Amino acid sequence: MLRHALLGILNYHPMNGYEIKQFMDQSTSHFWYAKLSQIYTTLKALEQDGLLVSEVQPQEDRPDRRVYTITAAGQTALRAWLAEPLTQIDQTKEPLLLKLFFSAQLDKEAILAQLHIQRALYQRLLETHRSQTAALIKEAVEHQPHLKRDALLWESTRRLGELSTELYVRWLDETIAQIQEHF
Amino acid sequence: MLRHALLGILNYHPMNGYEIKQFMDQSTSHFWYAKLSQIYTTLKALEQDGLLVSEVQPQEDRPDRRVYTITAAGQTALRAWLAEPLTQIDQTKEPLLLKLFFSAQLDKEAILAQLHIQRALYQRLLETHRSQTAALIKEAVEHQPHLKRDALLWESTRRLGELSTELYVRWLDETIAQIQEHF
DNA sequence: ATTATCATGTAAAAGGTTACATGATTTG
DNA sequence: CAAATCATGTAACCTTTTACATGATAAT
Repeated sequence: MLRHALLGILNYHPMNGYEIKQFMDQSTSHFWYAKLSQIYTTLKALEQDGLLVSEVQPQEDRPDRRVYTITAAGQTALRAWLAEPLTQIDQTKEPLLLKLFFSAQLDKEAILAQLHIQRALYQRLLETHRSQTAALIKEAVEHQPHLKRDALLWESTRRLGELSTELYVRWLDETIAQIQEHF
Repeated sequence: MLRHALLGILNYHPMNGYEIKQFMDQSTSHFWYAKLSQIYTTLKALEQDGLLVSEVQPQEDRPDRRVYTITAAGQTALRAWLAEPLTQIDQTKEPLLLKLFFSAQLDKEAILAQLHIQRALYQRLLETHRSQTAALIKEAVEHQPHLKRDALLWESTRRLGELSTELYVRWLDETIAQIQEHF
């Protein structure tokens, strides 16, 4: 699936691997992230399949940049993937829930400690969604008004991130209270 | 991570691969699922590592069952994993959000069709969480009262499943309305 | 008659992570 | 002076999925 993410990103404009990583960290990371090493190898594979072409831009005093551009075949592949209906629910994997499910083995204090750590992390993430991510979308559309339709969809993904992080914090509070009382 | 899930499950009582699959489908599938083929290969690997032992139970007219039992080393490994603090947020991957993010390429009707399919799927899942999953937990604790502490944690994972599925449906409605008006 | 259930496995491929390797420039 | 940023890549490994292989019994 990273293949499709890369095609989608490069369909905005040509970029190098490092820039793609930054773009993803700032925009898609709460529903799709990737390591640099995977980005580089996947870009290479997409070029071999003819969905991208690359060009090396020499630089002085730093490594040359390899800039990738989407091809016509790449755009066709992107549109085909977008049009494909999703007839199943995403089967997500959540390590915290898996651990909690089996945690009757642990004592009360150990479980509560785990949950408090998570609460702090999610609280911080919530603030990122509300300020940083929201600001980035606003900024993008101000500089590039033709991205208005895109921005509407970006905002809806950001909104789900905010709402579900908020829910997570509430659920953690509820769960902490439950365990404190009844465990 | 499936390794830990298998240790956690077999810590309740010995089972064969097929039963483990059924157990997971009914309980952990909304935060951790696995295919049978992966379950079989992972069980084998855990046995080679000395965390499980297996015994073949011959059956007439159907394939013999290979029943796995957790070892002392397996229980130690399970507890070590449970005690390990989770200092990071789960980086989940959600294909629907990835697709939606890049969907400005599609026309309005195509996007709305995608979202309506998802709404139907999540609505059905919501009912499963509320009736089936809730009933299974109640039943388990009625038959085995010593699982009361476990059941409290199982219920909290079920509850997050219910709450977040509910939220997803609300968000889909909100997003459908937004796109209908402004796209 | 066909589909679902019970039951176990292997092999190949795809997807993703971790570790290694290099090195200049800028910021704190 | 240390850490972050810019910049690209390879190799080994681990995890997961898909496809193949088999076959009886029970339910619709």
